[in-house]
Parts: sequence; structure tokens; C-alpha cells
Amino acid sequence: MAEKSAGQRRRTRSDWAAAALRALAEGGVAAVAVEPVAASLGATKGSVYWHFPNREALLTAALELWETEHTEAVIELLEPIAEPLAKLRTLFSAVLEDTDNRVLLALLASAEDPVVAPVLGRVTERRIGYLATLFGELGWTPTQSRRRAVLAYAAYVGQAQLMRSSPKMLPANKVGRRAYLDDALHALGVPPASKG
Amino acid sequence: MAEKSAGQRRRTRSDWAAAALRALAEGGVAAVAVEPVAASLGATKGSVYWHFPNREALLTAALELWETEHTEAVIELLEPIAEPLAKLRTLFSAVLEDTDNRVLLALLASAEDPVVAPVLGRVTERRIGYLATLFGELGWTPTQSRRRAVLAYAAYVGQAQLMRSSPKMLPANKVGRRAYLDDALHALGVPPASKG
DNA sequence: ACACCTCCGTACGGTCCCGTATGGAACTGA
DNA sequence: TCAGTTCCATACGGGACCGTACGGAGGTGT
Repeated sequence: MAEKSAGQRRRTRSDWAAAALRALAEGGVAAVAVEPVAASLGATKGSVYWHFPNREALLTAALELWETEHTEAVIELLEPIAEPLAKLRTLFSAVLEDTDNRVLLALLASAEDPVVAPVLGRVTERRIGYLATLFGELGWTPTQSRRRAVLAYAAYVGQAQLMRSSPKMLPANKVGRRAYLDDALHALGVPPASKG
Repeated sequence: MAEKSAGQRRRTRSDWAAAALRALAEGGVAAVAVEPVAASLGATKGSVYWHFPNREALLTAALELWETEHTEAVIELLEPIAEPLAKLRTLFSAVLEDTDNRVLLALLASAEDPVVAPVLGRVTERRIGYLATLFGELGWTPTQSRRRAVLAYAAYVGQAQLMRSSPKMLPANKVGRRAYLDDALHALGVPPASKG
């Protein structure tokens, strides 16, 4: 067995960005600290400070990585789906199932951070804009679509928070989640999917 | 002019709890640190450590203060209103106007913190429960009321997040907020208020 | 084999915070 | 007024992290 994370000889900038993103997901922005991240790769600060001028640059690299690979992931997930209605359904069900929100929650927790703020702003804007186009394809006026999109994304974000802080408030089993999802989509003006 | 925050001679435990809560609102859980809070009252650590055994106790005191005075505030705000519909409207409009969410956002940002978690859990549970009763009074079944309450609170929380991270996404003027609020309430199954 | 550049470990000083120890000021009551 | 209690400032040691300095090991080309 070749050594993987430990004992590795040389690391690239991408390795550090990935490690920083991992730390971000697990411990929040504060966990993206030079020494702990270095230790997570079995290295020391000397290595980090060769690839990055300072801690902020390391954090920025992690955020860039997340922003790009995450938008790609969403596109790849929804692109093959034709119906905007099915897209919305898939999108919303992801919140109830997925655990990917870790990074998003970490960023929301540090929304004031000057390094985080612009990234969070761009992602939020992009997502709401995308939701608005979906609602537009469903026949809503631009103004209505916009409002629905903001409301839907607010519910999305709040949902992610509740999953972490008060999971007991949410439906536990699959049937309950399905019913909750149907109800939420219906409330937002999206009729339930025809069974089949 | 009598000295107020500076030059004060003796502080009580309540003074420290209030100062800690202030720090929590302004800088998050991390800002509830012994030395900075002491400095905010023109004192030193020595005083803090006389009233509290450690930092955690100071944070707990701040959270207790918030939990009690905040639930009182909500009760005082909604108690005089008779109609459950008007209560909901008042409740939701508070998010779009108020800036009180600072503490809530700080707590959500540190939801994993073992000191924060139980407080956040209790408050969340209480609020959703209260929302559910309101929806119940509007004629929804218990199951539907529960789902609507969770959805409404998720939207509430997400809304608070958006106000901080992406205020540009939300309606800026009063008219826009009113329209957005109407739309949101309507989506949740609450008909718009009759004008007058 | 040699110099060279890339990458990294170690050591150091600095900041901010926690928590403890201790002496002394400020108030209290008799 | 004076002893006792309450409250607080100062000083100290420890830990986590940042950033810098520097030397040395690892690869690379010739």
C-alpha cells in the first residue's frame, strides 16, 4: 500500500485547497487554520506558506474550489431533467436528503467575513436567479417568479439550518419527508407530481 | 454626568450577563470572551471570574437572559392581538423590519456548540409549536398545521439569513416588502389582510 | 556529479485568549 | 473606626494560532 494522506512527499496547491475545503465543511471557517490543515495532510506550516502567502489565501482557495465544483454539481444534477417542475422537485428534495449543506451552513455562519461574503453573495444570487427562471417557465410573471424564488430559497436555507439545529422538528421517515415536500412545493405554487 | 459604562465601581452578575449578550449579538458566540467583555465594561478579567467560574458560565448566562427576555417580548407583542391571522402577519413582518435577529443568527452560526444547542433547540421547538397552534386556529388539521409551521419557520430563518448575506435580493422599499409579505403569507395558506 | 530550484521542517517571536493566584480597594455592619 | 466581606486589578503561566526566517532535503537538468 502506497502512503496516501500521511507520509506523502510533495503536495500541490490543489491538495491544500481540497484539504482546506474539507476542514471548512467539518469545522467551519475558523477550522481553516494553517497549522491544523497542515497537520491534516501530515505536513507543517512551512509547506502551506510556500503555496499560499497567508491564511486568507488558503481560505479563498477553498471557497473558489467549492464555488466552482458546486455549481457544476448542480448543473450536472438538473441539466438532464427537462421539465422545470421536475427540476424544482429534484432540487428541493436534495435539501431533505443531502448532507452537502455543511459548507453552505459554514459560510452562512461566517457571512460577515470579508472573504466569505462575496462568494456567498454570488452563489445566493445565482441560485435565486435560477429559481426565478424555473418559476418563469411555470408561467409566473417575472415579479411573481422573483418573489417565489426568494421565498423558496429562504425556505431552503432555513430548512438546512433546522436539519442541523433541530432535526426532531422534521419528518423522520421517508413517507413523512415526501408528504412534507409535496406540501412545501404546493405552497410555493408547484402542484404535486402525478404519481408514476 | 455620572459615569455609566466606564468608571463604574461595582458590577453585578446581571450587568455581566447583559454585556455578554451584547457581545453575542454584535460578534457572535466567539465574541463572548472573558477579556473583551470585561473591557467592554471598563473592567478586567478579575471581576468576571469572581461572578462566573469560567467563560462557559458567562455564555450560558447570556443565553438564559436572551431566552427569557425574548420569549417575553414575543408574548407581549402578540398577546394583545386577537385574530390568529393578524398574529401571523405581525410575526412575519417583524423579520423583514427588525434587526433583532442578530442573536438568533449568532446562535444558528454556532448551533453545534454544546452550550448553544439546547437553548436553540428549545426556542425553535417553542416557536414552531406556537406557529402550529396558530395554523390550527385557522382551521388546518394538526398534521397540516405542523407542516405549515415548520415550513413557515424555515422561511423565517432563511429570510433572516438572506437579510444579512444578500440584502440586495430582498425588496428594498416598503411597498415591495408589503407585496412580498402578502405573497409569502398567501403561499403559506394565509389569505391577505383585508385592506382597512 | 554538479549546481539549481522546488518544496518543506524547525525554530522563533508575536497576538489573543483562558484560567489561577493574590493583594488590595470598596463597601458593610457594629 | 475597624474588622469582615465583597468585589476587582494585577501578574503570571499555558495553549492555539499567525507569520517569518532559514536551512536542508527532494527532485531536475546538463
